[in-house]
This record gives sequence, structure tokens and C-alpha cells, in this order.
Amino acid sequence: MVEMAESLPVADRLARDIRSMLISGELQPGQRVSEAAFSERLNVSRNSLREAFRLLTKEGLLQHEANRGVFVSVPSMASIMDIYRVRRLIECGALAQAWRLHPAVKAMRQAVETAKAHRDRNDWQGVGSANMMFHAAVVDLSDSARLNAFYAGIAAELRLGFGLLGDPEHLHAPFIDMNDEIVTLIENDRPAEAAGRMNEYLTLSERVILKAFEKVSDGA
Amino acid sequence: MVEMAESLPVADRLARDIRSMLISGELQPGQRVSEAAFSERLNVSRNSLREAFRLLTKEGLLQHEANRGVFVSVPSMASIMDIYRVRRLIECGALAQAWRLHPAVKAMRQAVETAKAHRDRNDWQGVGSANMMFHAAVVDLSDSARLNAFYAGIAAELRLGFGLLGDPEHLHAPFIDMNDEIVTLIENDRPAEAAGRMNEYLTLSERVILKAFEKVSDGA
DNA sequence: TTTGTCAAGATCGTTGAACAATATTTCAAC
DNA sequence: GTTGAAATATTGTTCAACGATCTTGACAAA
Repeated sequence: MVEMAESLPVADRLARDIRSMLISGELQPGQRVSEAAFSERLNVSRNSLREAFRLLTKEGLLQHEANRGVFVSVPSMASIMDIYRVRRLIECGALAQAWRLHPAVKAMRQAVETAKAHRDRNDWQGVGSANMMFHAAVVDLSDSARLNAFYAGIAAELRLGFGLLGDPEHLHAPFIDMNDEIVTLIENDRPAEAAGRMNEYLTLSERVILKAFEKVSDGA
Repeated sequence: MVEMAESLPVADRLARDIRSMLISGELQPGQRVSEAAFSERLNVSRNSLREAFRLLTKEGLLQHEANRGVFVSVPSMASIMDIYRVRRLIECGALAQAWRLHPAVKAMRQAVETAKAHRDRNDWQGVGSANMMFHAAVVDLSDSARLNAFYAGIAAELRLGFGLLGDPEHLHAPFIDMNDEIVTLIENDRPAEAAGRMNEYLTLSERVILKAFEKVSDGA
């Protein structure tokens, strides 16, 4: 029938699928995710689903309350601030020790150009996506698999927060040029300045997001 | 009968117990961990055990091979080096931005004194444990819950590597005085120098561990 | 109307058994 | 001793069951 290859274990596939539902906003923050309902909807057993839930709970995307079920995490200002503390440490640290010819630098440059192209086409979704790729590339400068994996989780959590906000133009567009400056600094072998610039970027970005959050909180 | 409180879900309790077995060396790296055998030994169902396995696999303590089972991760030189890259970034970054009166500084100082006391009593196990607490306190300077959690996982992985080595005196004892210097620098409001010193510490520590690893690898 | 109690219903937590899919081992044949 | 195929063991996944816990709603008391 529809038996695709899908060599992944069911739990991992589930985790991936649910993660993308969360990031895409298909599942709203705070929403309850019932085991019975979901296992039926996704045609898997409750047990397999529970394995996936454990993974996503550990990633911070889902929240688990004993005997009550799992809920989509609702990002708070505190969690946004925590995430930005992490980003400042990791991204600035990775930049500060970056080497001009590291492969990730090319990825950074490419992400910037992609973002610009999307901006010219008014594709703000694309701009946001390219922006995420830029920062992932920055972390990749550190050459650490564990750091990359950790950052991927952090980024997913952040995207959950973005979903609450909408208006990706205002969120991402102003930062394309800052990203450009940062890559350029690295390309010119000035890592310390790049790190400093990234610090400013993150401070600004955090402020924008917290501001947007305030409004949402007021509205609710 | 023996129904203790143990309010934790079974999977979480299992993960905790198995983690401590791994860290204590009760389970050898490379060893196979059979679902059937373990679920019987720990008196839990296979399903619950699998949930715990997923957690520990994500933490990097166990390794999962499709249709073959889970195995205790065997630390490699590559993983040690990766972990030290992470540590350099996080610990030095946390120190560089540390504030003299941060609560974690007291924890750092306390860890150093505890380590010295254990050293005087030739309790090298205790020295190692205090050393771990010192570095956890350093990370705590960053005030990030996510970073603390991430570092806890990294530390557990590292301890898995230590288990392969033995000889905790040689591994930890030489570093007590360096830790002391680092706290003192922070207490005197010189974070940049503390970060620099930590960088030296980590470079040295990494070298010692890799050296010990070489011998083990040769022996095997 | 408000509050408190209690039973009914829903959902989670955990277990045990079952069976298909995949590895591993055994062992006969060459 | 190699090869190949059957027998065995283990994992992957599902299902059904049942106690524990939470939620709901009815109903009585104030």
C-alpha cells in the first residue's frame, strides 16, 4: 500500500513529525495533546507515542503533567530570556574563536544571500528560515556535534515562541544586514569584532521579541 | 510492602537509576543491555524500560542500534574532544561574564574547600565528586536553566569516560589548586583572567584524559 | 446563589502478552 | 572450514486490560 521506506524507528519518526507540527503552529501552545486521540490520528500505538512524547518533553517542546497529560509548551518571557542567554554564550563564543576559512563560514554567507533573495521577493517566511540557518551555521563554527544538537533544540523552542507572534517581517527583516556584517567580519579575520556585533544583534533581537510578547500577553 | 513514595514516573526513575549504574561503572562501556533481562531485573515492563532507554540514548549514555538493541556508549577520543570543546565554550564564557557576588561563586568556593578536605583524607572519590560540583557551579554562573541541564548531560558522559580510566588521584588531584585560583580571581572581580585560567585548566585536563585514553586503547 | 460532597466518566500509568521483522546461532552438506 | 539454510533469540510495535488520578456534573446543605 503506502509502505514508504521510512527506516526510522516509529518513535523517532513521530518525534520528528510532531516537532514539525509544533514549529509550524499546527499545534497551539497550551493545547492538550491526548495520547488516545493522537495515537489514533497518527495510526500508532499509545506506547510508541509515549516514547516520542518523552523525547519532545526532554527537548522542552512539550510539557508533562502527572496524570493529566502532555501539553504544548507555552513560551514565557523567562524562557525567552533563558534562551537568549544561551545564544549569547554559544554564538558569541563560537564567533570569537572562528577561523576565516572554516566551512561554516561559507554556509553563513550563503544563508545571508538566500535571506536577501527572499527579502527581495517579499517572502518573509523564507527570510526567517534563512535566518535560522545563518545562526545554525554560526554555532557550527565551534565544530562540536553536541553543541549543534543542543542549539537545534533551542532553536526549535524559539520557533515555538515565534509562532505566537506572527509578523515575521518585523522579526527577521531588520537583521539581515547585521548578519551580513558579521559574516564579512569573519571573512576578514576579525572574530572578536564579529562576536561583539553578534552580541548587539542578540540584545536587539531579544528586545524586539520580548516587546512583541508583551503585546500578546496583554491581548490574552 | 516496600511501597516508597517515589512519586516520579517509572520511566524517569528508571532513567535515573540506570544513569547512576552507568556513572558508577556498574555497567561497562560497550556492554549490551537487553530489554528482557533488564526489565526482569528491575521489575518493570519492557515498555517502561524502553521509554527510559530513549531518554538515556538522547543523553548519549546509551547507544541504540536498530534491531540489535541498546549498548552502553563507549567514549571515544573524538567524543572526549567534542565534550572539551563544549566545556571550553560554556565554562569560559560563563566565567568571563561572571559577577563577583553571584550565588554560584559561593558554591564554587565551597566545592574547592570540600575537595581539599577530601584530599587531606586521601578520599579521591570525594575529590572527583567535589570537582564535578565545582564545574557545575561555574556553569551556573550563566543563570541559564537550559545550560545547566545541558552541562549535566555532558558531565555524565564524561564520567562514563572516567570510569574507563580509574586512578582518580592522577585525574583530579592536580586541579584543585587551579580551581582555587579561578574562584579567587572571580571573588576579586577579575572574570577575564578567571576565564583564561579555566581555558588553561581545560586544555591541561583534556590532555591528561586523552593520554590516559591512549594507554587504555593500547591495552585493549 | 453558593458551597461542599460524592459518584460517574475520562485519561493517564503501567503491565503483560502477542506477533512480525530482523539478527544471531546452529548444524548439516559440501 | 566454508557455505547455506533452518532454528532460535531479540527487538519493534501493537493491543487489551486495569488500577490510579483527575475532571465533571449532579445534588444536597447552608
